[in-house]
Amino acid sequence: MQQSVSSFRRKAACSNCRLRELCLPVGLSAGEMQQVDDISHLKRGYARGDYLYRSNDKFQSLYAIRKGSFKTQVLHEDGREQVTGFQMTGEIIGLDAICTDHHTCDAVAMESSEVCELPFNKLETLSRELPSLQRHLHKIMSREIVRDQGIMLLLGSMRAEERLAAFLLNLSQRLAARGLSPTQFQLRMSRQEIGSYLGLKLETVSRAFSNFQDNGLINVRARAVELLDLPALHALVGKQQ
Amino acid sequence: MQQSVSSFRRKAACSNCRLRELCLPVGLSAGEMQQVDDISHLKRGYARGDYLYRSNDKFQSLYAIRKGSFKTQVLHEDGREQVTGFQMTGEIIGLDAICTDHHTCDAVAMESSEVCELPFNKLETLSRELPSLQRHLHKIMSREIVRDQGIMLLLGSMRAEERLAAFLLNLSQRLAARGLSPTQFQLRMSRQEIGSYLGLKLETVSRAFSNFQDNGLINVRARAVELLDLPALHALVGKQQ
DNA sequence: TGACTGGTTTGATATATGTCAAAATTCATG
DNA sequence: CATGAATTTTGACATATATCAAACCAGTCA
Repeated sequence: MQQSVSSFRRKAACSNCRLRELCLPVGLSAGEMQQVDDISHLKRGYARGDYLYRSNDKFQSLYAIRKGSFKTQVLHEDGREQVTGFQMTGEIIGLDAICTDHHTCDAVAMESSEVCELPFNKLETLSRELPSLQRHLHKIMSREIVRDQGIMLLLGSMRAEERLAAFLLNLSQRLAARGLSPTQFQLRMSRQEIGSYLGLKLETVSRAFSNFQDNGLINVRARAVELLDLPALHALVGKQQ
Repeated sequence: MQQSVSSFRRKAACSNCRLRELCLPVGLSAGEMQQVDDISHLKRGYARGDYLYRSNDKFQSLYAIRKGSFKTQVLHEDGREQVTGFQMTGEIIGLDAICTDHHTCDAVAMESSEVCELPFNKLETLSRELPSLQRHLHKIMSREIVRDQGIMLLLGSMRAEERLAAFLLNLSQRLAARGLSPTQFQLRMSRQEIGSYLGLKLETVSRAFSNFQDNGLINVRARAVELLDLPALHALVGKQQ
């Protein structure tokens, strides 16, 4: 019952997607915020394994994640596939597709999720009238670029344990930003998915977890993680091998 | 005479940066194009090794490369450093900085170069009036995101020779787009810089070059490269190891 | 021209991570 | 609670790439 059963989906004109609390907390007045809400649609009922969009789908909208989390993955012709990101509540997904009008990756729900659909044409029109919205949109795109470059650094010059430490700290930070515990959480993704994201094999990820555990940096049992020694993890990431 | 001598720089109000031929060939009327030209400034006299901007510099502008080429590199606190991209004539540089108002990487000239400076505030203002400019700006940013994700795939799941093949084919393609020979060119970067970009050591890059040469895929002598067997190079990139 | 300098190539060896396989654990289901 | 499937952990071994070191080469400057 991964994704077959609950594939129904409700799409409703939505007078309040509560975007303010989610993704656009920047410099918009209440009235302006309302205008953004007015062009957005709530979409619910995504179950684990459901696709938000697929590679090559026509690009229509960005999505603000209201609940749950997704992964994005690119598939190479030859079957090679790689997770390019994990997106959680409060984050924007779909930016890749603007340049070609078609999506360049799959977005898959990792748990029961809801999104706000933001039709991009309307967003562009609106952002011509609202400079602060325009600016915010630019910042979101730029942030994605910077994020990707951080991952390039990670993939290009860090060793396995440094990568995992960076990954865990990044998760921790994003949880903290949402007011959740930054040191104790449940992973939504498998070792295989983590490995794909970090450019490692799942066994290597598992070993790195075990090493951290043995050295008292974390507690880990399957997908339950507790970060015990944040300074040590930070040191790992910042340290030349 | 790497970068000490010719550090003077001329900055002129520029009535025709010829952006049309370079970076903005999309859907703008002559009059609209003129408006973009009016806000841009030509900056010349960058010699090999000169910085266009440095990490943490205040963000002011994007730059359209009119002549020459640059590399961008991020520096980790600990001295670890990685090349995140090579930009050539006709490409836009500086997108990383929008989200924080400060640059997140260094941009260094790889040869004698000129750029058009595009003050970002003015670009934003203008793009509120010109929908096709707005759209184009969005596409440029999105393209950068897609490009980065391609590199993530490369770094995360390709072997050394596949990476180098992908790199050479990418160069080839970009040269072709400018009407230059896609099979015979002069590299502007060292083995070390290529390695940094591809997540490899310079010796590994050198060996991969030699292997390609031995197998008749390319001719290479120092920085002069000739691609002999494009199909074989493509097959390398698309093939599962 | 010759000698310097930095970049490149090549070789020998070390090591981190991948691969393959089996055991252990967790999770879902009846 | 018991069963089975999927995931995770652990082990032994293989391999691609890194590391260290030396020779080679190309471009620059006297």
